[in-house]
Amino acid sequence: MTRMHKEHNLSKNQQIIFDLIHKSPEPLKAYTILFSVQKKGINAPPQVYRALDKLVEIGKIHKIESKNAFVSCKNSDCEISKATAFSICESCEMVDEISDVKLSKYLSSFNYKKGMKFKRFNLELFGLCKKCK
Amino acid sequence: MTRMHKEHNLSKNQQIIFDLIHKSPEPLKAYTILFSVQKKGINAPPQVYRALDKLVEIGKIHKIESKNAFVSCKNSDCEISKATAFSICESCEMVDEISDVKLSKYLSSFNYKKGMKFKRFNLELFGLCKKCK
DNA sequence: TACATACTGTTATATTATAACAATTCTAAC
DNA sequence: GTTAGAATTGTTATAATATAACAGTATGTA
Ligand SMILES: [Zn+2]
Ligand SMILES: [Zn+2]
Ligand SMILES: [Zn+2]
Ligand SMILES: [Zn+2]
Repeated sequence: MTRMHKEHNLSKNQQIIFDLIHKSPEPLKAYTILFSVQKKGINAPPQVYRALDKLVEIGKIHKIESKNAFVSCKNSDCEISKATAFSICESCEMVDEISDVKLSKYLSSFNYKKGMKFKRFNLELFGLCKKCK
Repeated sequence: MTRMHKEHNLSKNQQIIFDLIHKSPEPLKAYTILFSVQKKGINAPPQVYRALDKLVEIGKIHKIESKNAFVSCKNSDCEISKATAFSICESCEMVDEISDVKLSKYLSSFNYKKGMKFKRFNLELFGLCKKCK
């Protein structure tokens, strides 16, 4: 039987770091994570970065490129990790993952003239949130 | 002694660094720039980063966030870089600024439900270019 | 068992970016 | 032309972000 999706069982370090990111109300930076998990035996940057790389790869988290910070995926894990969009408040730094099917479809089907075939995109929208307006 | 270059109202360091980026076929990283301009008397990172910050601010260059690299603006009307989109080849690293009015209008008018009012966006589309396909 | 793959722990280093402060140059108002 | 504020420059030091390299350990599968 072929399974549609492999269920990713997270390793110990991956689970520790995912849990931390998942319960954080704001994007977390790698070294903030490192300092937070030292009590759990994760002592060095490579341990954090390896877990982060893997979690990004399987779509459990996303990297906010403009902030070098990580958020957990708020959509149905991993499937749309190749099509990410975020709203970012320039005042309070709040980040929210946008799940807008029309937007996602529009960008996924975007065809660029010069022969590019797109496999993935990342969109970051900046402005002021409700509170900060 | 040192006079402002009239052409774009850029200062000496800004002009040197803009020229370098502008004639580069590929995005340039800050320290690549630093090494390239040392013969012109720019010796330290802050000199490079200050020029880069200013050039980004006035829209002469853009930062490719996923690469920590800089390209010159290819849109003549991008005076304030509030709406940027790039196609990026995952194989050869080629980066191309997309100027698609429909896309730009679509994203600029994108209204997110949760009360965000967007002032600016950055879109990075990844795939394989014509050569690399 | 034996082998492959993924994950871990560790030290060191590379890369990217900013803080802080003094000096100079540009601009515009007087 | 003098003057004062803003912008730019030069400089040293350091902070923040990320990876290389290598050795060891678990885990799944044949
Ligand atoms: Zn997601
Ligand atoms: Zn806000
Ligand atoms: Zn542009
Ligand atoms: Zn290519």
